[in-house]
Amino acid sequence: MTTQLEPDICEDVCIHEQLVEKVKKELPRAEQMMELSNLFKALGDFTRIRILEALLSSELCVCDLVSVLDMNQSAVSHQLRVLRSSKIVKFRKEGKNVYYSLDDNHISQLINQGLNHVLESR
Amino acid sequence: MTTQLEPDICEDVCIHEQLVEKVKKELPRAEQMMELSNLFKALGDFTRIRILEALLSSELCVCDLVSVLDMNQSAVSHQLRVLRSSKIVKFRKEGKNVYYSLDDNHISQLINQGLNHVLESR
DNA sequence: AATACGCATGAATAGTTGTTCATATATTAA
DNA sequence: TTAATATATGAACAACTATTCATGCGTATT
Repeated sequence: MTTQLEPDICEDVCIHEQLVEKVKKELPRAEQMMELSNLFKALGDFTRIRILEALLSSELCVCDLVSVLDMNQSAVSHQLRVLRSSKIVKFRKEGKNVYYSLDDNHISQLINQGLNHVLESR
Repeated sequence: MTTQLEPDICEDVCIHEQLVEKVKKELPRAEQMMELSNLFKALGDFTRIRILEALLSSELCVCDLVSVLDMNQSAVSHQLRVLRSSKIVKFRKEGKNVYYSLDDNHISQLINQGLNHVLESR
């Protein structure tokens, strides 16, 4: 019964309908985009970036990080928690100390590439 | 006058003093780390990631994005503003429409690498 | 000139986030 | 056991952010 000769029935909409459909199909799954935005969100903080840049040099215990960042220990621990829960850093316990390091080198690549962008775009 | 035989005078501190000094020296300048965290912060939002993933497929005008994201136009414009001010997207005007696209391919590399991380780390 | 349309923007608001303070936990030393 | 040290964590608060609503601005159409 319904005639579907032309893809757009209404000519006057601004939307590029078929392009929009194509783009929609090429989008990653919402869940993956959510994870991606959460990853970037975890990287998107000055304190956490400093922690990660420090860990790029070396595995460090919490009090080392406190000293490098010149911040109070509680603040550092809270940010380490964020990084842990996003699986950006890993840690090992040794006596009273906890040593943190980058979880894998995907992360260091991301950070380095981001830094390159920042350095080159000036 | 001052004798500096041992690097750490106090043995009992938890801090690895010389390592901390080395790490401090290797840190990028604070301003650059600030820019880097701001870049990641701009990428760290679900709506903005969806915008960017869409623009990865094609240049799009605002109303296309509104349709792809199924959000109201004002919200999309506000987020585009964030992306513009971080130089993540660029735009061109054509009549009543404004077409947005990714600013350069550093950005698309960053996004793709982030997405790969998300996909592989499961 | 008047209207319609696409987009931008300011204000308001609810939700989120980072830091601090106080305190808890766990490990080691005395 | 007691004390000291390294780290983690909950609560509180200020600062920030994303969305909505209302409206403004510029361009095209009539």
